[in-house]
Amino acid sequence: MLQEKEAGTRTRILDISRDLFAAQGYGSTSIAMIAEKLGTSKAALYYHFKSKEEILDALLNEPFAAMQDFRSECLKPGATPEEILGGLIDFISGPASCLSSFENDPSVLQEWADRHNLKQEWEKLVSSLAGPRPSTAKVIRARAALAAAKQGTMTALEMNDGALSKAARAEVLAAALRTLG
Amino acid sequence: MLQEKEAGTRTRILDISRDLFAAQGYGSTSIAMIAEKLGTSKAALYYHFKSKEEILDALLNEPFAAMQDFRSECLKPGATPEEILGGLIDFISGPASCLSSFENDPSVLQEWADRHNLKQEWEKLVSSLAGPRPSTAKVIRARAALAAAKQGTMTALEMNDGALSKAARAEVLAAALRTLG
DNA sequence: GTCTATAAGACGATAGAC
DNA sequence: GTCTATCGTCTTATAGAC
Repeated sequence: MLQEKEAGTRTRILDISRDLFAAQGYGSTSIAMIAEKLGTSKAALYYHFKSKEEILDALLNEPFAAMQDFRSECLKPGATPEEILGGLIDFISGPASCLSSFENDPSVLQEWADRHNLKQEWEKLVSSLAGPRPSTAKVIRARAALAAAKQGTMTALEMNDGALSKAARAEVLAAALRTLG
Repeated sequence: MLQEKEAGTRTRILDISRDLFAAQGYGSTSIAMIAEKLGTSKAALYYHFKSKEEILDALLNEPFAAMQDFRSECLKPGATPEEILGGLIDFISGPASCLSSFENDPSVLQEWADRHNLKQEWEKLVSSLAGPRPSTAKVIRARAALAAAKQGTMTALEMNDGALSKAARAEVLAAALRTLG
């Protein structure tokens, strides 16, 4: 019973933090703001998380692990562009929506992404799309296709209350494949 | 003579700030860091700019004005996707490279972009690409094409020491046009 | 688990001497 | 134009009562 309530509070803190971090950025969101939305004091928050950074870790560790799994799939020999770009679309619309919105935040990059080589993981996707010893043109196409898939997916999610319809998924995938050429 | 030196110092502050803001974000860059790279005290910096925000303004006002001009061109009736996407590529590789790297920084969005309706300016580009009363699919394609053009341009710039070759420009434009369908 | 109170330090910005 | 010294505020985080 106590454990359940503890888990509930912890989850609420994570939900509130995810929203605030996404809206104003990690660095610009203070513990005081989170505590206020939570309806408690700052000290109460520190009972559940021992630092602000630990909240960020809890928010990003799971999506990041999912990204590593997904990336492993992409590196399998014989993976097609359809599989890679389609996998990315499902990944962004699924476990990693918050990772996508955080990875451009410089304060997150500084405190978290550098430690976890997020940029490097992303580069592996580029390589698997551009092929071995890629020309400049191929790298441009690969990066543009990944950006199209990501932005297309986020647009589709926004326009449909956070859900990705089958038709929208097909539309995004087709657009990204055209980008790749 | 004094004016020249003043202008030189001012320009140096802007150059240093642009680099630091791009590397670590606006909110995570302190006046102390800028002053250290400048080789002077914080107080000396405040002789040239009366606030940290004024530095950001000086950095972004010119690119932002260029964006408004560019957007006006796009809204001319009869503007083709080639013109719009090609214009965006030239805009990003030209006056607005730092605007592109700043516009995802939440601390910049909070202190600057909201005041200047940066998101709204961007939306106008989406509209001019997606056409009047656009379907969901058209909006997805338009946003994906803009993202492809932007990411493709930044990739091309990175791979060529900040310059955009004619071949790379053509490659990016062709990719973005394919995205649009 | 939650509270009040506070430590300890970074930050933006200013005062006043030179 | 640049300096040292400092102000006031905000921040993360902790101590100790309940």
